[in-house]
Amino acid sequence: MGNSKTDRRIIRTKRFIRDALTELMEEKGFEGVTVRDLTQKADINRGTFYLHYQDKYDLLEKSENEVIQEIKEFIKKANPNEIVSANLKEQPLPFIIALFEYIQENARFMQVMLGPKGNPGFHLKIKEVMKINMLEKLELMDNKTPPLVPLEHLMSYVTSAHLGVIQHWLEQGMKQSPREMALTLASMTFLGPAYVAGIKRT
Amino acid sequence: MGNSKTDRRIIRTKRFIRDALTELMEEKGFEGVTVRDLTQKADINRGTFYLHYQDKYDLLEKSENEVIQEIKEFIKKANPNEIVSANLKEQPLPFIIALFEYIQENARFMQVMLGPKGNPGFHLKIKEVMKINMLEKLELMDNKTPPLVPLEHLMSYVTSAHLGVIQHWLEQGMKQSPREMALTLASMTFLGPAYVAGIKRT
DNA sequence: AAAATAATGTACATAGTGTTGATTAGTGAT
DNA sequence: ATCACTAATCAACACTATGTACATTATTTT
Repeated sequence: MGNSKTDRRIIRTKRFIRDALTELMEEKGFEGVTVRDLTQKADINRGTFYLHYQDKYDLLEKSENEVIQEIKEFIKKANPNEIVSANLKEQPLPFIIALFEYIQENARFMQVMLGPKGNPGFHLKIKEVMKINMLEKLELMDNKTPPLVPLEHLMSYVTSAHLGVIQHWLEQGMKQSPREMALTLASMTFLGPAYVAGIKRT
Repeated sequence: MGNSKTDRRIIRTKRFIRDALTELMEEKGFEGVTVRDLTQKADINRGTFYLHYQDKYDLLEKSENEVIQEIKEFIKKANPNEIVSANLKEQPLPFIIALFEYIQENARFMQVMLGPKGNPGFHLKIKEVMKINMLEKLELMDNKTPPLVPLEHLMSYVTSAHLGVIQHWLEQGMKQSPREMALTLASMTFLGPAYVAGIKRT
């Protein structure tokens, strides 16, 4: 029996479709993409598409979730307790460097999904992953005092800030190295945006 | 001659269409909304829609730009030099309070446009407005040292952070007052997320 | 080589799009 | 209050995309 996960034809077809999705979204955005477009670009029969996905929304979601899953897993991997109690001063977190490296590898997909033609829901999914990760880390830290603002707002602030910088980095063609970016992020988060901007505390 | 800006029928029709857009986007997201839906909900003839908008994308863009324009104007108004040299310590900026108030008044539209069913391009537009405003302010400040990271990244960081918090606030039903929110934002930006989180600087 | 199944090709009913032309109804200016 | 103007309606059009179905062909697995 042709196992549905090993049959080469299936893997091939799915890869064609997903590649087509990325390309077409760059051109017209998700809304503008039709199943016809996808199958033409992927050079497969239109009916074949429906053998694997319910519709284009289904395709989008499955593609997104795959990335989310990968991010989750490699966050877990790169997150032993060492990092937590490590020096958070002005050293970039290795975990963040790894994140940038992963994004760099999947730049084309990430850029279009996070960009103006992408899906806002994808932002939320990623921020959710970041948030959970941060809360866990915060929990494990020992040298801390009570937060000065509601944690929920703080989480929104930091996750959005980080994702926003990532997005901007992608849009500008990833001119900085993952290490530089991680350092920049760490500076802003630990020293604070105003301080980093050069605004003197009075 | 019925001036196209004063004819009641036009104003009425446009209002119906835009209200329908907000409602329908809450239900199905922009992608799911058809011109048919809009005109049915607005209770007008389908042909009438095309008298005012080229297509649904045109409608979206015009609706967005109207909000952007309003934000721009009232930012300008609330931005005399007083604010700049005012104490930026732990006082909420009056300008930010006003922004939250405006958003509160247009909550339904803002929430759906910024939410997971909204348009990512709208985020960019708003962040662009914020960025220009911030750069102007920064320019006018006197007590400052050179920035420690590229200004572009700093701007992405802060604008994304602020917008992210606004989004979260909307999604949670605006439980805090505009003043509280402005204070929270000011704390995080001027003291820094890590400090505010209670992480002691070593 | 045989069995299983992925992919194709074709056709169908359904629904949305954007446009047109004739008609009705509401509006602003006088 | 009237009248010229034009917004809005209605019906019809060709066109494109959707999702489904079924018989057929091609490829893969065992």
